[in-house]
Amino acid sequence: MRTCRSLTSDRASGMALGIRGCDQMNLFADIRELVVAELEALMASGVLPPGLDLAAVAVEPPRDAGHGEMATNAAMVLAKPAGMQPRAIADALAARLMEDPRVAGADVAGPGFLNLRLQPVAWQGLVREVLVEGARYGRSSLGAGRKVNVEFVSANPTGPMHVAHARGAVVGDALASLLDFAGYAVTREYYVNDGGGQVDVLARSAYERYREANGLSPEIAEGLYPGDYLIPVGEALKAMHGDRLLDATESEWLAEVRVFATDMMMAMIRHDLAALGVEMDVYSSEKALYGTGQIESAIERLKGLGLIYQGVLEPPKGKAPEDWEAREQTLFRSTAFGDDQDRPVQKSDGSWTYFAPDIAYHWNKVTRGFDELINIFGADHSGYVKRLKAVVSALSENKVSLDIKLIQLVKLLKGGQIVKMSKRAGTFVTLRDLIDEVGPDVVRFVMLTRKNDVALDFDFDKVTEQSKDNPVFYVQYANARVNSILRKARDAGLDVSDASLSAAHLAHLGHEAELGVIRKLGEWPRLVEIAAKGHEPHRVAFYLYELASDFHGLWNKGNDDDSLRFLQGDTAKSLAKIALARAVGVVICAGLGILGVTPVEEMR
RNA sequence: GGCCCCGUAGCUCAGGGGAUAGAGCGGCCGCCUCCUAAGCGGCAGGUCGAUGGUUCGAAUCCAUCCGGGGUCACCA
Repeated sequence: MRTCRSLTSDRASGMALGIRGCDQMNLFADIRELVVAELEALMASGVLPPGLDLAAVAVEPPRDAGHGEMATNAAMVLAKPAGMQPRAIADALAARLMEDPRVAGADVAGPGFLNLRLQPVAWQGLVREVLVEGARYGRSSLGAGRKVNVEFVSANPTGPMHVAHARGAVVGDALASLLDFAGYAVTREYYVNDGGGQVDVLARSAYERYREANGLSPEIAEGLYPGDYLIPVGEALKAMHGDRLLDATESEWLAEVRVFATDMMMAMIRHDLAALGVEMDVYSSEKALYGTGQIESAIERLKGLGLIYQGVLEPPKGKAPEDWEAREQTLFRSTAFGDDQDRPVQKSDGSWTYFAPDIAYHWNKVTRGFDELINIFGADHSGYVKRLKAVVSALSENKVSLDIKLIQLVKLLKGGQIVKMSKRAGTFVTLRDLIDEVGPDVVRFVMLTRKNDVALDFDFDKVTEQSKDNPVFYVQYANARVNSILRKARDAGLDVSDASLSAAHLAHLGHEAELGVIRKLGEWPRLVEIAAKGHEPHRVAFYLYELASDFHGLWNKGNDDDSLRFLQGDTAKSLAKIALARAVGVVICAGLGILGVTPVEEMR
């Protein structure tokens, strides 16, 4: 535990770093700056025409390692605006880049790529940088302290969370951590839908369990929640009220039972989230918006923008419901934002639809000063996306962006069979079941091995398997090997503290296989920024798998070539190689930290 | 019918303007007197759903179509 725990940082530190905007080590960014500087010099000296836009110039790892260590597209991007041959630009740029002490080679290739090789010392220095920076290596000031609100889970407080919620919870939490790492000030938020008719259903269901606790037989009518999880609620109600509520009319007990039951459901949900390692910063209540004027004022504001009107909706196209009837309602003009229909904010009896408090809620988020909003929704909410984006866009006058990530279904497999779920029959797999069976780390990692908009197969047999077929295991194994090296070295009397390792003579890391691993470490800061910009935490999981793969490869090369083993007869060589292993461990720990997965030190 | 997502190797999936499109599984062939072989290396396997378009360049962007999934009035 120790080596990784020392790397764990609290959430606040990321924010501080982001605001300070300190210079993080990012070799790709450094070399891009060099390329841009040289291009500007070429413009100044008249080789290139002045005023070229360099925004599209990129420095990236080439897809094929045979093409060098870094590649820039500068010559191809600038050829047309400069009115020159790509090759001429590339040659001029190459000559200048070769003057930099870090650059060992610059070759023009393909349609005009400039492939760069750096001096080994530049890569070796990166290992030292990782050890010095520790858990901060890869942190970015990309977010510049901008305030981001990530709303996720937001499961109705009417029962336990199930697998679909688990995926949303993991993706939202990892995304929040990723954004924190990238320099944003992040708030994790849960919107509690405690204001609608479903909490009345919950209260009536709980009341039946209360009757049951008092020795009466419950009458769980069609439409009530049959699940066993309400039995303790009934018992708790009895403990509090005895039989006092048995003779009361519904209007007398409903409000009280509703509050009591939703509180208990939320306590259960928080407990389950905690078991998954998710901790929200803010719980916002839908119910609390009623009666405060917030809904009315948000609607007023939209009305002022000409987006609210009284009208009658067209019947739905395709298959019109048989009981369709025209009704005049208060409508939001979401068609002005590309939605295919305007959306009701008030029912025909004048009460609010679900949409109305949600408008107020998003207005509330805007007024709290967030620069960006992110909502994690289940894919069944896809039809809700346009109207909500429309609302945020209108209410914030386009100042605040809203990104909605839709989470696709999770298909559970066990013994090659699909685990059927039915909420009605009460045979759905809860988040709690999942965690009890495979542990939170496996749940989290596996849920992040797919893009959010692709359906995910969760195979109980595979995810508990200890082989490279199981990415969780594979990455953990790499970290365990790193720690195995450190243990052995300590046993041999070496000082393998980060301070000692960062002073190692890293010129011993000259083999192509070693430099390959270092290059992968060099990609980490870049990966973080790409993943953060795209709101794509799954990229971190894939990167860690690749890094682990490179490390396992290097490890095994030691079987054929003694000079590539991490523990050498010579202390100076050992320290250099251990430094590399440790650097790999540092990045794995940082990445797993973002995913919310605990690194293991030893395989058992 | 409208809208959203997906279609890449036998299977599960990455990549989302750039070079000869990648990985794991499955198949075949190799590697432990030596730091964890729970691992590694190699071989075989692809008209990136189709057709047009934009571009110096398209799996990637745009249009249309074909498959698969989701969703669609006073539920939340």
